[in-house]
Amino acid sequence: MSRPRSVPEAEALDQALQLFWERGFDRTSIADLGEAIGVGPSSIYNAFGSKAELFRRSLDHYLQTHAAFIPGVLAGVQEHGVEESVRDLLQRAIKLYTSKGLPRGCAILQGGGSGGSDDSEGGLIAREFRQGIEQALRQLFGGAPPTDELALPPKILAKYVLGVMRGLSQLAADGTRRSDLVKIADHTAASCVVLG
Amino acid sequence: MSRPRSVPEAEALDQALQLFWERGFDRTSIADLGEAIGVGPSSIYNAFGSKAELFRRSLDHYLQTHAAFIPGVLAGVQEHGVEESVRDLLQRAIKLYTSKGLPRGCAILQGGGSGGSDDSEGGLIAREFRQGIEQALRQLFGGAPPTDELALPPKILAKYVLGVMRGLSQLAADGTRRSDLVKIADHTAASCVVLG
DNA sequence: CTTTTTGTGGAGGGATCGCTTCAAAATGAG
DNA sequence: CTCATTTTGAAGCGATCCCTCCACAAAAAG
Repeated sequence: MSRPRSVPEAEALDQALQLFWERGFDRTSIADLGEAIGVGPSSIYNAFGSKAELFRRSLDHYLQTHAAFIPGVLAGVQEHGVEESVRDLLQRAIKLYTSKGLPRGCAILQGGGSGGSDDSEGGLIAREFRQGIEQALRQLFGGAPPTDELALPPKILAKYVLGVMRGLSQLAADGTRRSDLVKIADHTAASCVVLG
Repeated sequence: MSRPRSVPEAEALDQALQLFWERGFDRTSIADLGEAIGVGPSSIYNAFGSKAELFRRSLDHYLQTHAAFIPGVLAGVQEHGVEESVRDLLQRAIKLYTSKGLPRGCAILQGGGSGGSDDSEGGLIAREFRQGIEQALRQLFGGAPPTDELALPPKILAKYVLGVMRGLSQLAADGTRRSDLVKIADHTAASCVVLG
């Protein structure tokens, strides 16, 4: 009933995510996004409303594509146990963080702001998604089978593993070899449960 | 033999560090720095040459003041062992990351850029300092007493602990309670050595 | 005093920022 | 076809960015 878009939304989100991922929110301009997507600024604002909203949509797109393995790992905790689930989660994350053709590190953990008390628009949005990951990790440890004895309460373990993921993301961005990251992942996963 | 500076250099670095610490390099402007220090832009450029150089000097100042405990911890590895040294290091870091009157998180680990392949000026400088911390950690594990059996090679453990520090910094910036961070620190320190 | 040297404030240049405006263009409905 | 609706490209708005220039101020040296 009206003029169609020159670029499909999914494709536009792909390009936007790519830029936000490798440069972060602040250092990605509307002009950059427009050039990458192949449209002018007015089209972006007509389709997404604001740069912040496009950032939010891009991170959602990230969760539904590159990070789509998370729900499956959560669902398998009862069956496979905590250590294997954490190891699986971290190894899939590492593979994502070091894939050729994609920016290094995690789009959510690296893409936001940088400051400590970061109350910028991009920083607040990234924090929302970070809390979503923490919530997922809490769910993972909370759903552990009774045979697994956790080394720390689920709330603390969730923060611990989220912190390690943040570290893995930065190490990947700094060029650490994938095999080294995997050793850290295995070590972290093993440290979550008490040896039985 | 010439006109004295209106603000001593140490005091200027204090103010500059404060801003870089809480906002990061990109989101701190020369105008902000000038207002905080109490001088105009020309004085900053006359004294430090560029915004990047002021950032570098500020992080150096950070290492020599707030993070001055690092060399002492390194020197005590032979005496106190790996676990206690790592725990001491992380607990002092946590205290720094959550001190009242100071920005949350680590000035080095949070103050740089955010992107994955961050080739911005601030990102590159922050990376230099990050590698300095990694080097210090490698030195810590490399100097472990022979009675300590490391869970992983020193090179990997250094990256692991650096990653955890990055996580602690972000968790602190996101408002995690100090007592929870300490539990993560104790857990991390204990996981570095094999139970004897 | 004068001279020399260095630091200072104020003004502004050139570039880029997020975002808006607007007329033209592209479709489906009738 | 006409009409209604939505998207698009181009131009530009005010703000902010890093940095520079320049005349003047403040000290030590002679």
